[in-house]
Amino acid sequence: MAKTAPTRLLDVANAAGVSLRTASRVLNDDPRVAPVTRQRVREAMVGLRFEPDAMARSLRAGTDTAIGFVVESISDPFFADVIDAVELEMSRHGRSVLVTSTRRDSGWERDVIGRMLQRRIAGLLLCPTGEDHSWLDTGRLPIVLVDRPAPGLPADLVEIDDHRAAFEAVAHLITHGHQRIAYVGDTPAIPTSAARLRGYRDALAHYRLEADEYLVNCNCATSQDAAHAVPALIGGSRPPTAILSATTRASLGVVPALHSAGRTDIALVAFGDFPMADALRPAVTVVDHPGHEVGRVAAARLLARLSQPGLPVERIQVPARIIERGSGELRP
Amino acid sequence: MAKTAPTRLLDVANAAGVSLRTASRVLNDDPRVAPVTRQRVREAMVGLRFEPDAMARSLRAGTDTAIGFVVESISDPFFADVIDAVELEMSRHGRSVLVTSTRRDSGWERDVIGRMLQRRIAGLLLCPTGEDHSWLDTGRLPIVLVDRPAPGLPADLVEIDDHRAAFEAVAHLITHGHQRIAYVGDTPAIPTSAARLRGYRDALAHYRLEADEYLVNCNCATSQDAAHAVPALIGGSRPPTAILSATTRASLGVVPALHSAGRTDIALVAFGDFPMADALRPAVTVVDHPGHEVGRVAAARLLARLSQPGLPVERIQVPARIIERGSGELRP
DNA sequence: CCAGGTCTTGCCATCGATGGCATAGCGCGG
DNA sequence: CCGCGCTATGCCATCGATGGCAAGACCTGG
Repeated sequence: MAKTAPTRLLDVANAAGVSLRTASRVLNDDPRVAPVTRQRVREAMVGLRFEPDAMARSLRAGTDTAIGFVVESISDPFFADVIDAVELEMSRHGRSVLVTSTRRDSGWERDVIGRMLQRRIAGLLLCPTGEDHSWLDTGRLPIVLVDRPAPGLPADLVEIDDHRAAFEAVAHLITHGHQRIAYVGDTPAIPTSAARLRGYRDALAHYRLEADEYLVNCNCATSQDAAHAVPALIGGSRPPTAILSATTRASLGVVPALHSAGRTDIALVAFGDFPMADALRPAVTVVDHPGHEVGRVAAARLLARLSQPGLPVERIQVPARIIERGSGELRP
Repeated sequence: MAKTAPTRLLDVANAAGVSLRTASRVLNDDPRVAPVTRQRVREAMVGLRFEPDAMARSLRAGTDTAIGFVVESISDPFFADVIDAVELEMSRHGRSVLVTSTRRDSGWERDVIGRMLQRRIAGLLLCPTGEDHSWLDTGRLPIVLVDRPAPGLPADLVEIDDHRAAFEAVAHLITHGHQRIAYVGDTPAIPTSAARLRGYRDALAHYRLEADEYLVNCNCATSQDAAHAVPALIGGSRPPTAILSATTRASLGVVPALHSAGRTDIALVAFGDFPMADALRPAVTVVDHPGHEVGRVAAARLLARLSQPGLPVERIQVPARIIERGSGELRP
């Protein structure tokens, strides 16, 4: 409960009988300090429980050591994973992370990013929400984009290789004998969704299968949409024998819909793992979103850029892998 | 790409033809500035795109405006929810949030908290990992504990009312006709688990039901443990007709175990909601962990303490509610 | 024994913004 | 017409740490 004022470097200097400057040199491991002096100062630091004031250092340095991370939603399981990995990687390098979410509101996004800029953060990890981000292109702040590109903002991008993941998911179904494979996903206006849809089409083309547009539903922004899409698909004249559910939200609609229609014989591969995927019958084969890996790579990239500001802008794709659990291995 | 140095308040003052001090007054809405002067300064600020340097202000003020939030794991769905709510509440009040996780390592916890203290954060939200936290009791830093108490650290605590939630879950099963109700959970060494176990026992006592210790398994730290516990419970001579699964991890073992044993006739109430709870047959009745509400209340409490440092230490319990989906409403 | 160099240490200014006090300018009553 | 009081503004010090430069101590070789 004792409200003692925090110890300053000046107090340490006085206690050790040296000047402020010398104490500062000890703190920064400057070699130009006599070993005995260094020892005395070190002891004073320990004795007084000195902790350097990060604000003062940052002010002097002109930049904070912390980095900012802006996502759409913190409670989204994928981003929670990404944040976890980013925080681990940054903590290992002694950097703190300011986390904030945009709530899909580009005005709000500008506000929170503005607040981070005022703090002179060292760098920014950004999963962009708004449309045009060219206002961020100051050349002053190192930025690494996460999971999606930002229009008007040339910066590193770390993303899942959605095209390849979708391609492989479809190939997986095809090698298990399926020829009529449906696609349920979100609008191609979202680059991520567009890449998945291309992967789906490219796989069909690659295996010379008919691409029936009737089997493609890419208007499912919500779980409800996806749930409604299923009866329409399987009730058709030439129904699919397998489904690729291209977003986690879609899966949350597709899975219950298949169960309540009693059509668990239809093969399913779903984008995005979820806790109970194992508990369902059949257990759901998923394309795992490697959130942890995306976060680790993005953090590493930002750290690299911080130490070498001249790095060329890169687009880094993290592979996703299929977790086979049963539903994706069903035969028609 | 233009690497222009950020505008300082001094630049604004020069552009407006006033002194630095006057510009500062305008920035802080000090009434002692003539309206015309204020107008001129404001225009200069907008014209030069001035953004105040938060570091410098914090240095002067002696404390950062940001707050810290230390959790065990960011990717835990419950904490992800809590963080989301905290960040929203703090953003609304113009404060940033430094998030970090302890990874259940009390040495690491000290490191990351130490880093936050060096930043002179305004306050701390803490879900403690280590044993003794009395070293944090400086009286200098406002602290609100989240979800669990910290030994040796008198501070506000915001938690779920686990006792009541467990009591109500058991009462829910009892009113649906069950008399033999099993408990599957983690060790009572964890205060949260202990409260749930007490709630379970108190409910049985309240309804004058036999408390059969054979039906209580509180050694399930992992999903595997819980999965193994189920066959032992339901294979006994007087098996339960209902199960209370007291942690999310336990549920991830209990649910598949019931399904693969073909005993979905056994009623189940599970602590902690999960995405597919709806998709299972029967859909799983859960006691929702109100992570969002916990976060909102904790953030509000910290904000209150920041504006009124003298507030007495309180223990705030957030109620959890039962989401009925089917499995908890089965009759014996 | 001294000049020249190295090693160690200290003083002062600085980062950007704000608090305390001083002061210039103005209006108004005596 | 003078002085008091109020408003509007400016100068300087300050927060805590670090960079540049200078100066003192000490050592070595000539």
